[in-house]
Amino acid sequence: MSGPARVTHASTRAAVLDLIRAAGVISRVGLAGASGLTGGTISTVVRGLIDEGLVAETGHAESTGGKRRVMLQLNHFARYAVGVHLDDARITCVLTNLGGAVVARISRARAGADDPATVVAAMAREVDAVIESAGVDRDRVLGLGLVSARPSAHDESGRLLERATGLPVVLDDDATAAAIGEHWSGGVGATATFAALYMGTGIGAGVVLGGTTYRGPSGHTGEIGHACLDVDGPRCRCGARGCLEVLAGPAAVVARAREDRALSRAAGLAGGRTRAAAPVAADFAAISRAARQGNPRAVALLERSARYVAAAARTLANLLDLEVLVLTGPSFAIAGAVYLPVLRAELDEAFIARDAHPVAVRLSPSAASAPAIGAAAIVLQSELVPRRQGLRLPDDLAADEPPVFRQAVR
Amino acid sequence: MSGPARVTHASTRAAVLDLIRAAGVISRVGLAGASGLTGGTISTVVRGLIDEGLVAETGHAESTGGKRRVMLQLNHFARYAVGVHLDDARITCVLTNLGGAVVARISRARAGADDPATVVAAMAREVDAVIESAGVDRDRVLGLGLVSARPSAHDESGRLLERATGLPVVLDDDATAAAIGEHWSGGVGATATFAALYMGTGIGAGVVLGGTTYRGPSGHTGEIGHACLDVDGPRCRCGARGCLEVLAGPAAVVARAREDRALSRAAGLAGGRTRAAAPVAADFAAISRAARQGNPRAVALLERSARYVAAAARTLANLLDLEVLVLTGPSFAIAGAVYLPVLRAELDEAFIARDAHPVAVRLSPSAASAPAIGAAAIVLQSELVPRRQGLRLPDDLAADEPPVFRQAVR
DNA sequence: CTTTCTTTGTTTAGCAACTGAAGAATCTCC
DNA sequence: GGAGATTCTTCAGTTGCTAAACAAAGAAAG
Repeated sequence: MSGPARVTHASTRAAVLDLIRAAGVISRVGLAGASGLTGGTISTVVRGLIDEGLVAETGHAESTGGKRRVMLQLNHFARYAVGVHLDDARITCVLTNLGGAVVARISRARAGADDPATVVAAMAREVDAVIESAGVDRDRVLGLGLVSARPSAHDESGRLLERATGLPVVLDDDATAAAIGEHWSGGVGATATFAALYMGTGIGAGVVLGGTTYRGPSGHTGEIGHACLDVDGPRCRCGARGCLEVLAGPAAVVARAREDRALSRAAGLAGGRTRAAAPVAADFAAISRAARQGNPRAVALLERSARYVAAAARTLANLLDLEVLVLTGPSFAIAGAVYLPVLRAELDEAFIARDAHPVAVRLSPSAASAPAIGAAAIVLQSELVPRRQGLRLPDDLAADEPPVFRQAVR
Repeated sequence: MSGPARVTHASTRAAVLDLIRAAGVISRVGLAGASGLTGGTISTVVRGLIDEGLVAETGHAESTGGKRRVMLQLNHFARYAVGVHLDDARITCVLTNLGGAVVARISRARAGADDPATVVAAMAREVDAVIESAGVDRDRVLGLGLVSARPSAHDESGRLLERATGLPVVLDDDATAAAIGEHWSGGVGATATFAALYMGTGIGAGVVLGGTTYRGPSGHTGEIGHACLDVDGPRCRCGARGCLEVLAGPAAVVARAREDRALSRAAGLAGGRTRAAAPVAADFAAISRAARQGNPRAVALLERSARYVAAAARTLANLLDLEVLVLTGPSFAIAGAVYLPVLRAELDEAFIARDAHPVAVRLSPSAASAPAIGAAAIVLQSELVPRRQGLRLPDDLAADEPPVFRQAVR
């Protein structure tokens, strides 16, 4: 009945590399068992990886009655990748090694101007600084991942940054990047079905299904910020009513807090006069601080938000049969301690398939820089995992054929 | 920038067959273009399919300046499949040809007893009847798909039915089956990302992402009936509050209608005395009839339900970046006319990625028998599309390896 | 210490599926 | 009735895998 399950993969080399990364340390026999490939194939593939310097042998395991297994692991410092997270308010830049571990990190508030040239110049400076500070040979840097809330809006920045740094640039969504970062750095299993719930100024989710990142036909996946939690709720900028973001996003929490005089004073909020992005983040941090220090109004506000987020998370888990949910992003980095138990309770008690398996809810160990780390991980994936082979779909078919195909993206 | 997108597939033969099915009529050159394979490969694969009798040549296309293309299409009557939908109240059984078109159909109310032996005997009778009534050679029937709301509960029935009919049986979820049915019978594109919203007694969704059915790690995907639409709503049997099913499912609609004396009389409802399943379906039908005849209270009830369903559908579309949403299942077969415009409006006005692409909302042309048709389509897929090749994941790894893998299901 | 058995890892031949290029067949247009 | 265009087939060659034999390294038993 439950024979060996199978998972398609881009290429054997990439699959084996991925297994080694996910396992940390593993033997050839372990790889054969885990991949379903024969020992012979593993032998050849591993030799290639060792020749390329990507993998190294690291001692022996205890004998299980015969010859001892030679253990393998990633040669973590063979290659590097840069990840840049372009937030509303900050530029965060990391350099990671092959294992996705952060080697160097810079985070700086964004200077005033918003035109691509200025932003790109700032980013390029940080990138150079981060590579230099780690003393890494530039030839060993595979590329640069640039992630933001609306990647399509930064197409030009990407091109400019490519020229400015001399590194190949890939663009992606910050929530998706965060999910890939969690996946790559091994917190979740290689074939897990999971989501990274990302809370910055807005709320989004990166989705990985059975080990494969799901981006959707137009790259607009995981818009959990616009999950409906009240059909009669307040109107949202998306046109609908009762969206999670409007009911319980950081901006909503801050707005409510500002209406509360006592809390505003106690937490030292910036008040409603100043501009949008930066103050929201700052005030949300202030509220979280107040909550940590036991201010009951702050706690109540955050717990109210958490209830909504938990309901949306449950909806997501029920729709996708999630195994793992990781909380990440700047806002969870600050207030995760409040949200975590509420989400855990909700999913323990009300996940519909809980008899089949639980949903493990975890706080990302590096929630604040998760998108940047993920951006680097995307580079590692896209450079080390060769293009996914398969069957091409045409952008357009000959006119006499019925138009049955839609364009698949990325 | 946007080069030819690629899609992985189980096997070339299956991929080509799938392309032919999706296209209806297509030439070898068309297949080469659509699949990315070379003409040579297509030539050999097609010859094999023709030899097997699955595909036939059907005349020529107009010349485009050289030799005319020989057009190919499925040999629809080369093979058949049986689909059985085991509902709370009914057994629906269809025989479809290779194209997923219904050749014969029987639907009968379930007799009283619920023990597997009795149910299987009843199903086997219907299966025999449906095959015989169509005068189809039993050797040409590939197998039988048995779908229900909780397939795992019918494991034994499956085995018994296999013995009783002599046909290989596959089990699946009714909502997933409905989605596959829509996909196979060509209503949506071959690589579409879409969901089939299934409303019977409960509400579920079958999900197809980029042409591939998504079932989730434990087969519990698309539980949209337990999407939260009111964090303070009434308690649901799943343990949570404000689930779509409790707020707006057929049972909820019927319960509200029964509280309304005037409506109960006007629609001739069965009343609250009788048992659960059958009366709910009957009363929901009665309410829908009343609505069609202009009863304002009935209309209001259904429109209220539709608002909730629409909000859940929007949530689903926003999470998965859906391109198409198909309404299907017995309840939409009856009341789809009320729900359709409400869902259309919601997704036209509030789908977050509507600037990138719309979400097409459609009513299934065969909503009542969609699960049964889908059940047959699953057989067609699983028999014609050989086992998906790839890398095996172990059920268990050696004890000394870190437990990074989870079992992938189906 | 020697023998036997187990387990790990490598090598080899062979198979299946695909590509690329050459060529045959069929049609249009001049 | 060529010349060129297009479709389809054929075939040699490449790739990536498996199966099976083999070599190497250790454990267990005498």
